[in-house]
Amino acid sequence: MPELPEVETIRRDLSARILGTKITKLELLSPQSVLGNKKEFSTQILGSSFREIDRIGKLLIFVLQKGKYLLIHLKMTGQLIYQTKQELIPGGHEGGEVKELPNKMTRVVFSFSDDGKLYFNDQRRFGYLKIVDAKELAKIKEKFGPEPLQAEFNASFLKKLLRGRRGNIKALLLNQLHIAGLGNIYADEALFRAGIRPMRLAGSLSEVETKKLAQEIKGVIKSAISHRGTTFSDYRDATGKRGGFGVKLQVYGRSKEKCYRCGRAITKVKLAGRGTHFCPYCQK
DNA sequence: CCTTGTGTTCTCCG
DNA sequence: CCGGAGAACACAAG
Repeated sequence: MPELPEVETIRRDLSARILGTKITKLELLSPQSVLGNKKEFSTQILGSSFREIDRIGKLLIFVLQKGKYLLIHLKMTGQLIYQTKQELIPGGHEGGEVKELPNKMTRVVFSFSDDGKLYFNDQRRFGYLKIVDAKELAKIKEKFGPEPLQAEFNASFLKKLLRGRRGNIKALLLNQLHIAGLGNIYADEALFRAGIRPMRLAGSLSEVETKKLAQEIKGVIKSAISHRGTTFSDYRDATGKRGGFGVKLQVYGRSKEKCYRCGRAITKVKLAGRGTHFCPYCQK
């Protein structure tokens, strides 16, 4: 599940590799992964290059020429893997962790003028690629709240956000309108770190809890980025490697296992329609 | 049936 | 009865 740290890792990896390099070939192996007119999509991409790669929440924004933007959302199983000309040679990469591409999950392939290739893989085809203009992009950006690592995301912002809310805190943390980039893994991890049960009503958090939660959201996201994200199942970085934050997870995916803090069993329930993990002893 | 991210729709409440 | 909030549902595919 690529959330903010995973998408940011890919953004940084790709930014160091493909900016300014001409796209010479585009293969739509699964046309349904491209939203809108496929022919127009190809026309906009071919012969162009990416000037910059931005991100808002979990959405990647590749800046093309002429006020056009390529949006890529990985949803649950999407991957963006780049291979240089050298790595494309069978056996030409060291370590062996880079798999042979394309594979049966490959939906779109970008070829560059330096013979590098970018593969969009997506087992479940929930992810998408879409070209928008500046106006459409501005409208999309309106649908995102501040990101955890932006300065405006602090205790006083969270306090205002939680005031008077009757819904549970977990659902609020997942709502991209309010906070951009948190998904199921980091919402559960941040709540564990803050010692707050996911089903607590958002408006019931004390000032101290709110401050702690704001800090822990920032902390877990920052740490996850520094470990290049979490690979729970499908996530890979732009070089095909797994993220290193999995070993740091305290509750996500640890149902019935012992809490590292108190030794009691981690509980899993369904909340806000999502699998939700917490320690009934450490989280109040 | 499950998994999650997101967009839409429905209902509730003040 | 309006509007916002929040819950519920739909959908993607294996």
